[in-house]
Formats: sequence, C-alpha cells, structure tokens
Amino acid sequence: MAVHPSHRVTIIDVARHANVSAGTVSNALTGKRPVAEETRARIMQAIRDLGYQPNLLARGLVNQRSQTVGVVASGLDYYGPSRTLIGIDQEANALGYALLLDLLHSPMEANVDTVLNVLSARRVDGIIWAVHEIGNNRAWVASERLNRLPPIVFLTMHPQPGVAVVNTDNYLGAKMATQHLLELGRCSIGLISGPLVWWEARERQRGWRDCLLAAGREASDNLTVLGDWRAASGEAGLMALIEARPEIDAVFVANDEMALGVLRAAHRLGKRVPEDLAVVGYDNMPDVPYFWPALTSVRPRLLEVGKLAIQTLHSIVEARRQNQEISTPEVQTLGPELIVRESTVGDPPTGK
Amino acid sequence: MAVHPSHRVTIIDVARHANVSAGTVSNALTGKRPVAEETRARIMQAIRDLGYQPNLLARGLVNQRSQTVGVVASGLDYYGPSRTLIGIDQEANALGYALLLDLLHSPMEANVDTVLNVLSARRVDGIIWAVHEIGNNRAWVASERLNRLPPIVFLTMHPQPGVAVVNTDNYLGAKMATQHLLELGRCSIGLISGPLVWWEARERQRGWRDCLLAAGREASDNLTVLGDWRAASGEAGLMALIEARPEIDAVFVANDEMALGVLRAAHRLGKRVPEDLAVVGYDNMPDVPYFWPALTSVRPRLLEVGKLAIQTLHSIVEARRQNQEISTPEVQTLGPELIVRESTVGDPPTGK
DNA sequence: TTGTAGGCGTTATCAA
DNA sequence: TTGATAACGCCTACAA
Repeated sequence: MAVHPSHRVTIIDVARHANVSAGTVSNALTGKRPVAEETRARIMQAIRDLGYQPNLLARGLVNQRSQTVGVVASGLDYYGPSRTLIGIDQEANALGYALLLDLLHSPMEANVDTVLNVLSARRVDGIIWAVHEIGNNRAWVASERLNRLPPIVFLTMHPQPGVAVVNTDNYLGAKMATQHLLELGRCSIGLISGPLVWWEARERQRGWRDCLLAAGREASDNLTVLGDWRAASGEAGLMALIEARPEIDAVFVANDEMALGVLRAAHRLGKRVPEDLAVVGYDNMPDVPYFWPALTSVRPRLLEVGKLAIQTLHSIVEARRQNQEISTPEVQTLGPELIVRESTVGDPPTGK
Repeated sequence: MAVHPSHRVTIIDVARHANVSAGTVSNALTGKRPVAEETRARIMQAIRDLGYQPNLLARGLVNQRSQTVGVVASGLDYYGPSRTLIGIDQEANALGYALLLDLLHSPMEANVDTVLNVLSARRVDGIIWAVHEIGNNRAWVASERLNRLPPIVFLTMHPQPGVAVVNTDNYLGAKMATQHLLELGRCSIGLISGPLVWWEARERQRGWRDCLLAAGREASDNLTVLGDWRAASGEAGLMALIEARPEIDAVFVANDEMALGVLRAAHRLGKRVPEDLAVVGYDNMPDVPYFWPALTSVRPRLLEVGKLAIQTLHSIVEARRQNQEISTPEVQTLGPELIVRESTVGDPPTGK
C-alpha cells in the first residue's frame, strides 16, 4: 500500500471501482436522489476499499456554500471569550459547520478589512463577530460594506438597526449585584469600573448607578474608580476609593480579576471581607469560589451566548438562501445569574 | 448598486472589465508570471471597481493546497490551551494559513476518527494536535492511519519515533520548582499532583521526585496527593497531606488552580505562607501575582510553543511538497522559567 | 507579454 | 434508478 498515493482518490475512482457513474456515487453520499440498495452497498464498499474522502473544497465550489463559519474574536486569554468560543464550537459542530478562527491581537485594531477580506475570499457562509465593542471599533458596521459580506452575528454590542446581535445583559447583571449589596444593608457602595471605552463597562456602570438612584442613594463620581480589567488596577482602585471615601462598606467590581486585586488590597489594609467591606465581582470565573474569601460574582451565560449566536446565524443563512424573511429577532439578550458567596455574606470557615 | 449581486463577481468579470484574459488577471494577482505595468494597473482598477474577491475554494482545488491548518484542541477554558492557541494563530497569520478549529469536549473522547475525517475532507495542509495526552488517547498515532493524513505536529506528548512533537519541558519545570524549595532550606517538600493518566502530570511528578532523590531527600508516596487540576482538589489535597505528614513545610503544586485551593486551605488551617508553608504552582496564570500571597509559579512558554508548532508544520509541509528531507528535529522542547513571588520568599506587605 | 484550452473534484440537469 | 455532460472559479501549460 503506497504511503503517498500520487493520485488522491476521487469520486471517479470510487465510481469505476463500483461500476457506476460518478453521479450515482454522489447521490449515494448526499442522499439527494434515491440509489438502489444493492448499488449503494457496492459503492460503500468501494469507498472503504479505496479510503475515499470527499473533497469539500470542490463540493463547496459547486454548491456555493462552504459549510464554514468565520469566527473573529479577541481576548482569548481571558476566561469569557474562551468560554463563548466553546459554545460556538459546540453548536457549530451540531449544525455541521466548520470554524475558521481569526484572532485580533488588539481589539481596537484597524485591520478589520483584512480579516473580512480573508473570510470573504474563503467563502464562509457566515461570520460571528466576537470582538468586544471598544471605542468606535464598530464604526464599519454602519458602512455599505456590510451588504457585500455574508451574514454576520455580532456579540455583545450596542443594538443597532439592521444588525443581528446576541448579548448578555450587562446592565441587569450590574443591577443585580448592586441590589444584592443594598439588601445586605450596605450604606456606601463603590464601583470599580472597566475602561469606559468598552461598551460592556458602560453598561455595568449604568446598572450600578441606576440601581442606587432607584433606591434613593447617592451614585456620585467619587464613588467610582476606573480600572483596566486587570488585577493590579483593582488593587490600586480600592486604595484610591478608600482614600476618597473612607466610609465605603461595599464595592461592585466590574470583573473578577479586578476583584481579586480588591481582595488583596483589603488584606493589606487589614479590612475584613465581608464584615468591613463586601465585594461582588463579575464573570464568575472558575476559580473565584477559591478566592480568599470566596467571591460573590455575576455569571453571564457565555456558553449559551455562543450557541445562540450560531443558531441565529444558521437561521439567517438558511433564510437568505431561500429568499425568506428572517425570523430571528434582531437583538437577543440572555439574562445573567448572581452567585452569592463569602465575600458578601459568608464567614469563611477560619482556623481549625 | 445591487445588494445581492445575483452573480458573484469572478476572475472572468474582472478580465472582461480590464480587457484582458482571465489568465492575465491570475498572473497579476499571484505574481507568478510577469505582467506589463500598464495592464496590471488596469486590472487592479477593475478589481476595485467590481469589488472582486478571489475564491479561495477554487484556488485550493486547482492548487491542491488550501492554505489552511486544522487545529484540534481541548480544555480551552483553561489558561494554558488558550494561550497556546493564540501563539498558533499569530504564526499562522504570519505564514498565510487560516485556522480550522476543532474542539474536543472531552480529551479522552474516542471520536478522533470523525475529527480527522472532517479535516482531511476539507483538505487542510496540515494538522496541529493540541489535545493533552491522557491515558491512551494517542494510541491512534501508532496506526497506519497516520500515513493517510496530512502532516501533523503534536503538542505536549511523550516523544515517539516518526512523530513531530513540540513540548514544553514539564520535567525540568518541576525540578526547578523543587530545587527552589530545597534552596530555601525547606525540609519536607510535598507534591500535589495532577491525575497521573496525564502525561504532563507524570512528568511533573518525575521532576519533583528526581530532584529530591538527587539531593538525598525522601520522595515517598505519602508525600504525594493526587488532585484533578481543580482548586477544590488542591484544598482537599493540602488537608490530606498535612494529615499524613504534619511536619510538611513546603509543597509543589502541579498547577496554579490547585495551588489556589492550597492557599485557601492554608488560610483555613491558620498556616502562614510562606513562613509555615512555602507554595509553588505551575502555569503562571495572569492572576497569580494577586493571589494572597502572590504565588511563585513555573511559566511554560506557551505562546512560543504555538508559534513553533506552526513553523514546524510549515516546514514539513513545504519539504513534503518538494519531496525533500524534513530538516526539523522530531522533538523540540522549550524550557520553562521560574517566577519567584511571595508564596515562597516574600512577606506580603501587611497592614498599613 | 498575453490568450486559449484543459483540468482540479463535485453536483445538477437532462436523458435514457 | 442510472449515465453523460456541463458548470462551479481558478491556475497553468502551451501557443501566439
């Protein structure tokens, strides 16, 4: 048996081997036309004998669809984006799509055109845009460019007419976190925010503010500190916050990493959590239950976001293929969940 | 301007528009044959006018190469695998490959054949196998199957003749960690290991043991506890370890997540880190500097692993295309780095 | 330097 | 139920 068959086995080889025409083999494989049972058996045997693999490039060429979805993402070294990608992969597998992955090194990067061109040239059936909305890095969405591209589903962005979006509800998540702190009887609830050029950061800030105002509380600027999502900025953030408002007894932190920094700062300052300071994070990363103390956090349903994104894309692709109306709503938002742990209510079991 | 051009613009449209033949357009695009400067300009203009995108499916079909690399990975919700994937993506971009991503939900899964068939059918130029070696989930590597597949580069696996492997040196990393603890004068150094069906876990265990034995120390079984990589098992692990060997004053933990659990257990037991117990982790996740106390950890060079994997694959692909000998060594191993922090040497700045 | 023709591996159409 | 034939969009000899 030759190790490198000089001639990749094609559908024609199979046809010859089974004494039928290539068309019949194709029919047996795709099931689009009936094939006699006896013939089909012969064909299947030939396929096994020859180790035939259909060439999906050729198939895509004639079918005008590649069964491929382009995924443009960034920040994969964070937990959230990875998690979403897993959801995307699972559902794509289920629906028979392959994933063409494209990572943007910096989400602000302007090489959007290059990426879109590549995906377009590879004739992906659709695109999932999983790059965080930062500054005006979505400006191109309004452009006429969009019409010349395959269907796109956007993740976590400000709703925009004519654009399919799947969101996780950052506003609600922040509200739930803040409400929880209010219900614990906390008087002065600070916020350590993400950079406000991020849409998600703005949404979480808005949730925190609206919740406080609705309760007749103060939500002034010096209760807020800007972080950069990293733990270091959470640590510095708490220091600054306490400097400005020493009476603070709770803080909502816009992500878990910064919350880790907050916990560290609290330890250094000798503040007890949650007695002196209650802390809520966001993202519910896998290791927050083992922080010291275990961190109360908001869990966005990222796996579902990924799955829903592919489902939505699929239905758009199908609708367009059949020139039907699109039945999916333009914006779909998944509600989060608050997971309460020691950093707001518990005494961590201490001492032996 | 029609929103859905009924007829995707092809190289022939461009040719007509520019008053040349399709072949000339192709030459202008690929640069494989000279084209008069004046003609080329006309062609480029036509391409812009028409918004032409070459069809890479068709190109792949005739060229017999798709400029695509299949990446099979798992555990993407952990930091390590994501990091490696980023490296893979970066280098693939640089070399002009697109990435076809395939995630295995369980790394022990037996559906290896399905995955390989899909990749094979899509005519990827090569494959990167980034699934952790667990149990005998690499058994297929020895099979004749391998010869019927495109070139494959394996990540983190036990070297095997005839197989290209890119590794990070788990054995050395564990040795460095243990050596560090020895040099601090620690007397009784425990190990919290990963599941021993993982090759990497065995390597790290071996490093710990050999280092201790080389120093004339004890490395007996009751200095070892098995974990499952998750924080919970680290927490339970330290409890068990101290139960068995109360005199323990240092522990090497096979990953950072479990180390987080160990820190938590130490707090609960009232043990001071590092005074009573020095702790070293593995992976150097981004948030370990903000653990309490900051965690000393081994940093594997994962980004480089990803890049090197693609480079290696690329050179194998090229060599095979030209029927040359493969010039890359079969096994390439990248050494790790030990990052020392408070959990072994420091006093975390405490109180104000 | 450019044009023409044939083929890459499939599927779809039209007959048989 | 099956077979021949013509696309799908591109590249590459071979000719001009």
